[in-house]
Amino acid sequence: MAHSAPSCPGCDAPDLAFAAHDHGHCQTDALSRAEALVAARGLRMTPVRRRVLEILLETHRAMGAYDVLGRLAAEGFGAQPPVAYRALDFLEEQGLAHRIRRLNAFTACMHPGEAHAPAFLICRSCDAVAEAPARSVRTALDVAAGQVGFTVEGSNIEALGQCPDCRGRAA
Amino acid sequence: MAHSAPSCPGCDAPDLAFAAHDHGHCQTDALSRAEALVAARGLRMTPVRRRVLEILLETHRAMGAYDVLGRLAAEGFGAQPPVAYRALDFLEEQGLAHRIRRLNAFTACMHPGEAHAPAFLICRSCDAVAEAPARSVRTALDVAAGQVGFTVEGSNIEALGQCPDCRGRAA
DNA sequence: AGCCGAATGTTATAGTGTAACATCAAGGAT
DNA sequence: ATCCTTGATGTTACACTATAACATTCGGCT
Repeated sequence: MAHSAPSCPGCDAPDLAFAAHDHGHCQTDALSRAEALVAARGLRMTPVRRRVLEILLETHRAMGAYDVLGRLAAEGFGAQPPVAYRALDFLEEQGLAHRIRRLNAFTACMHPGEAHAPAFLICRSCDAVAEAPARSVRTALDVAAGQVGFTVEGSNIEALGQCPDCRGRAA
Repeated sequence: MAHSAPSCPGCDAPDLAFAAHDHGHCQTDALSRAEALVAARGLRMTPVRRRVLEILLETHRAMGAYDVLGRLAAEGFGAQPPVAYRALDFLEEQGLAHRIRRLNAFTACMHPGEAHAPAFLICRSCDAVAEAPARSVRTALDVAAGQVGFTVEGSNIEALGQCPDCRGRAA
């Protein structure tokens, strides 16, 4: 299934927002940055990997591994779970995709290459997932952890709530 | 299987730490507070629910639903997944347990009743999970979300890293 | 006693994720 | 050019996590 409306929270603002925007730009920009980044690391952006990233870039929603797999299978790639998981794991390791644990799903990174520990804003009404700049959040987490002697190596910061569009429309 | 060592990061400090402490106090304190809280809300702390909370309180590790279920089954409670999931869901709704999404597991809340949006510190070496005070983290998240017009209703904040004990022992 | 709503228990199945091994393609060494 | 190593892809098979739907039981109430 192709995506109907991109349903795509921002790429425009300093760091996006839940707002209409040029989604084609999101895609081509993220994809080209991803290509460059992978090449610079001496790794390979293979067809499956590229296609998975493209699929994730189609929408600002998060996609389950099995949704991605369905798309791959329909296009002649392997049809077994490891095919999707391996590509997704690769993209995540390279910082080109993020895993949204609350949804058991994945989303394309909107800022590949930039060092960032993002927070994800998940709208409970429209399911859009926005990647918010969260340096301050990560810093606060590092501090809180440091106070009990804990060293943070990685973090998952996710918020469930309502995006501006949905709050406007509903109540 | 009973727990061998409690392996129990703090309850002592302002808000715990990865450190030796009187774990019996953790348990009895949290349990009695939980009982009071449930009663005050006109709900019922049934045998299964109480037992699940006790099991979670045995250790500062997070337990999978099926681990909990195994314990319940061995003690004569129901042996099917919903038995564990329902009790765990109840405890989570009441703020008596937390779900650690990164681990697909659950842990007892160390501060029942207190309004809190905790952050969880997961040690990759010893698997201990500490509930850190994270008001500042949550505040930063609210602010970051607010800047893009998003209203946060709930959050999952988890950090993977190394606890002081393990960092000391290993490297 | 009889009723009602909540909690427990069951069967069955859906959804998510990996281990292990076979095959295949790309690049370097001889 | 061929071998050979390495990494990527594909497969089967399975493990783990979670929920839907329905039957039964329990507690409190009239």
